[in-house]
Amino acid sequence: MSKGRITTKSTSNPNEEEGSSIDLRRGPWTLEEDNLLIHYITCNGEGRWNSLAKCAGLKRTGKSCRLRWLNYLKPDIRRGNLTPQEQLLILELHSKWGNRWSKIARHLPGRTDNEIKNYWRTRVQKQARQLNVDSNSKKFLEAIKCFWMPRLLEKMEQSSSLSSSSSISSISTPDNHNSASPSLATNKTPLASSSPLADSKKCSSDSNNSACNNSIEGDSCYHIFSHYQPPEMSAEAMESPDMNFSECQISEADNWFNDDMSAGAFWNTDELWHFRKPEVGI
DNA sequence: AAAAGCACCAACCGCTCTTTA
DNA sequence: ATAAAGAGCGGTTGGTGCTTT
Repeated sequence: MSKGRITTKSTSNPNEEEGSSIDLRRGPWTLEEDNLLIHYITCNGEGRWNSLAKCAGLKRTGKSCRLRWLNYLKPDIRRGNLTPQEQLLILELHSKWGNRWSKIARHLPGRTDNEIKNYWRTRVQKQARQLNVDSNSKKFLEAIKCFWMPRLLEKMEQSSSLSSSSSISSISTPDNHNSASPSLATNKTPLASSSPLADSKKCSSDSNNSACNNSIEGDSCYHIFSHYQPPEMSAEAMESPDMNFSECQISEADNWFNDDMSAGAFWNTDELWHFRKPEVGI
């Protein structure tokens, strides 16, 4: 997505990483900058972001380079809608760990903390708002467990039985629940294989290794749901005066879920890497 | 057809923790 | 032991494009 926030920043604050008075670029990255970064990391590896930025000839902070690499350019990044498995996992892990996005992201190979955070804020919190409950409340947690998780599982089962004839098989079917698992994250998906770095990633062994490491963890994580039982409303929940959902809320939750599902917004994966439109560079 | 509103998500910020010299 | 630099994290912002009015 092309953004318009293109500015330069003159850093004189000693706390700024660069600490120099050179003009630093901010805002959306240009194709040229991406290529510079990719090329540099491909040849020299990642790390030492501040000096990397300088050596690569980028007028960016090290932080900005790191973020761009980790959230967008890294070869094993997966893009597109989250699969039901991934959504389920996010809901589950968030209920365990709260807003520990990077921790959660480690269990979703190819997904970034930023992406998960955005998902939570735009999709999940929105639904909490619509239900008029706090997204961190027990009540909302119950809603997730009692309504949405079972439906996600249902959806997973459905697509599993359809997977043989499904055209979205490679990414989003549970059968292929490697979709979120790492075997997938190794650049074999259409998504990744057409990522900007796909062709030049060969010598980026570090990131590949990390993908492999993730995969083990990720895979095991997916097994969490193989024995998942939709929970009954807990006794505590039933007793709590503000824990019971009104029929209206329940039907709203249902409608929301069904709408989103039918619209495909919730789990269809657009398999095509949408290449960035040409950026307006400086 | 135009304006307003909304959703999405890339990128930034400030802070903390870890590593290095 | 300590200060500085590097790395990572979570929260927030704001531009773009789509949808609704």
